[in-house]
Amino acid sequence: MRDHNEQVHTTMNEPQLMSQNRVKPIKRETFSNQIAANLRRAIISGEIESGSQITESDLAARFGVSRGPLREAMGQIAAEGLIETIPYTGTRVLKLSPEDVREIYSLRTSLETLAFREVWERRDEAFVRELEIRHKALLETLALDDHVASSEAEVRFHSLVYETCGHKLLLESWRRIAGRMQLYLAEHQRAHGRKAPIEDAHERYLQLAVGNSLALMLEEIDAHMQRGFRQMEQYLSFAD
Amino acid sequence: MRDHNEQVHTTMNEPQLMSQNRVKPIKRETFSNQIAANLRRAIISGEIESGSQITESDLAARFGVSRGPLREAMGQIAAEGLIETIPYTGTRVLKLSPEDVREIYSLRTSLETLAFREVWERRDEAFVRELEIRHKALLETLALDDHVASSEAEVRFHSLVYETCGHKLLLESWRRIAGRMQLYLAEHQRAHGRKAPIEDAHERYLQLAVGNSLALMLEEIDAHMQRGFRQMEQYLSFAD
DNA sequence: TTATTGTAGATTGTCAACAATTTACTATTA
DNA sequence: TAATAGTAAATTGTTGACAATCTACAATAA
Repeated sequence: MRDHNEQVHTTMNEPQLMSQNRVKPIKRETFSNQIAANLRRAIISGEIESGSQITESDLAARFGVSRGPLREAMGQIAAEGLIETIPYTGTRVLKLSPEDVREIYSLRTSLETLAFREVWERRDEAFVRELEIRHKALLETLALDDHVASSEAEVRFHSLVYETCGHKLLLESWRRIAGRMQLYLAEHQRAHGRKAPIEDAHERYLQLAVGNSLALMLEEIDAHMQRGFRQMEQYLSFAD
Repeated sequence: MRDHNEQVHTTMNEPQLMSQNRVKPIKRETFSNQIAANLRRAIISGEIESGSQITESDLAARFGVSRGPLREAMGQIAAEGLIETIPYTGTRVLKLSPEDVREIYSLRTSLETLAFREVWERRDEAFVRELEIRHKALLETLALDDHVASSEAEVRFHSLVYETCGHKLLLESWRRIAGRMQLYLAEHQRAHGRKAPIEDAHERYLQLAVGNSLALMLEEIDAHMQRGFRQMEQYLSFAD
């Protein structure tokens, strides 16, 4: 848990390396950030169960860290909505209700609509290529049985338009709900042993996203979200 | 700064009071939350200037509190976007660029459109009354010269639809940008000695919000936002 | 037996000290 | 003089202890 920050070594006898790869600034990663990443993963993977009560002391012991940075990490995760903290009382892991899921889909529709409006004229080859890479990655995770990886791949696929559109606030808004969406996707798969998403759904999304008609793409966003939501409804009624 | 929580006293010889007013649960307010509120206000009021570098030790001394809860408060304010923290380096107060303001308006348009779609069939007398109360409060602050109060009143006026629509995630998204919007409004007024908003703009907004045509209201949201943004552009060109 | 009260234990929030890192300033070198 | 190196000071991040608060359990009263 106590990693040492790796320094980037540049050797003087490799001038080609120097000219081809930009030397990126080193960003110091706080310990509490690392704990937050572990905690996020533990929640999404189901290791820490939705709806369960968690305590700082217990988690600090489990992760082998002191309470201070663990508490900061929890603050971050709470800001992302994956846990809910009531002062002086305790903290509970988010348990998504059907209504929560409906909200995720409806808000996503609005945000993704805006994102595509913003990005439409600025799509370029890099965007297309990256979207295809992420789509391929998504399909590949479906061959595995890793709920965390495939839910993450789906979030990454949908994230590209936000990352590309140059609207910081919108990207931030997306990031705020992406964790919840990933939690839902991972849980859904665990609960139903079903591989999500439907494969051809994202194929069509991809084709329209790189296509020539914004209107068609916006219709597809609507349809894509409604399909996602209807699928969830189906599984809920089947589970009951 | 160290307030004591006030207890609600119920006297036994006032049964009428008991039956008419619900005894509300007491919510414990953490110290760090209180600090966050003060810090938020100091930023929005301009007491702590946009773009300025702030340090935990300095603020802790200024507020007369210890660094721990001050640090937590700063974490909260950072999550709201009013300050930006770079690990191990420092924290800067948000300085809104014209592009930031454009983003606020475009995202608000999407969110407020969704909010009115969600709320339209569930508007009732209480909604109408409350919107009128908040509109009136907004007009009253215009008579004063208090940038913080009037910017706050404008945010409150626009908040009602989010609070009413029953979409938690949407309310949360709104709250994430509301602080930035208030900061912009307050700064704008300070910089230009102009009373914002234009008075009849909110009159029209109110009429349509309580009216019968969702389509007209959605057009007004678009128009309202475009007017706001155009006004900002005007002031920017005038200031240069 | 059920309801109420009191208290111990568990947990959360704050505090102050220490560790880690960065920034600013000074001295040295070219 | 400008650039570089070294170091002190300032600041951020973490730690462990203490204070404040809540919850669970035991004892008492009805």
